Amino acid sequence: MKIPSKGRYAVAAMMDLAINEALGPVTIADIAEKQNISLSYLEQLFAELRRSGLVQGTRGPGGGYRLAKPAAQISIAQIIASVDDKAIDVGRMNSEYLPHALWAELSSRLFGFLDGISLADSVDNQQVKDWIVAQREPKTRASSRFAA
Amino acid sequence: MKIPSKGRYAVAAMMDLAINEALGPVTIADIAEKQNISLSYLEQLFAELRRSGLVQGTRGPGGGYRLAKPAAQISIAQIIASVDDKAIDVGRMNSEYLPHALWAELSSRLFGFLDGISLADSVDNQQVKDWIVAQREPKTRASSRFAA
DNA sequence: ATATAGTTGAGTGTTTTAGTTGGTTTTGTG
DNA sequence: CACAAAACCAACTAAAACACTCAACTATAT
Repeated sequence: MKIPSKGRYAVAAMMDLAINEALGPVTIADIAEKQNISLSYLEQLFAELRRSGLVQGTRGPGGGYRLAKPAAQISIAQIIASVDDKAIDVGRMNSEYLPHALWAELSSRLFGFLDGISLADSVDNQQVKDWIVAQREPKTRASSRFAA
Repeated sequence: MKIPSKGRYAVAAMMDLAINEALGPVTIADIAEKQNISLSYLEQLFAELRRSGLVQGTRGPGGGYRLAKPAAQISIAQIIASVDDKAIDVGRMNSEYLPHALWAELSSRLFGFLDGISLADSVDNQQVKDWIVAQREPKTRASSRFAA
């Protein structure tokens, strides 16, 4: 299902942070390059993630972003809502009109679904484990995160 | 969670048809008024719903739209995809980048969730039953569908 | 000092949304 | 048959949202 790219970028970036949690801060320049989007645009998204208390940035050389709390305590819904404030807003509807009430119910079921998936859940995955194992083998360690 | 209004209008309209299934066709003019949106805009949405084989219109006086198949065989995902073709499109992503692969997985879980909810499910609801019962009581029957 | 990297705000082109206008069929009813 | 109710159809438009860019500033590790 489509969710505006804004949310997609943010979730992917958060996944990146979650995966690299142990390796220290990740720079947005790094993420921007791998996602093929502009640095400045990503910066804006991270500004909102920070205001929402989901990430924490450290400046200067060796700096970057890391999760502000454990990945298990961050839901996908929170991330999307953070960069797209109106994502939650159901819009004022005529409550006299039954389908609108039904929509609101459906909508909250959908929110519950996304809120029930934590960042940890989406990252605790066989694909990730395989990747981590693969990373330990080559002699060229350090500097190279996943993908070129 | 937000889904573009286009999808919201379409789902609400489909719910309307599902609820009034037994009472014969519903006109888009009727729905447009209750949803407070323009007639022509709704027409455009219905044109796509029809092309997708979800509704079937009958012309002339007493005409209107009805569901083209049982409400149990129409999923919310189908309705949204119908009016927003790109809703399914995951967007081309760098598959070398692990978070993108994880996103794709998450995305398909979300689609599965919405595809698992049928129109019948969302309408087979206590609110609807209450309303139907309420409709049978007043002496002013006919002509008045739900809400003013 | 200097380079790194976050932080901020203004600006821009494209796309989508929602609507408008103005028609043409089809069809039931008087 | 005339008429009105409705679906159908096509093109155009204004406004908003989206995705992105540019340019500057601030903090900090070395």
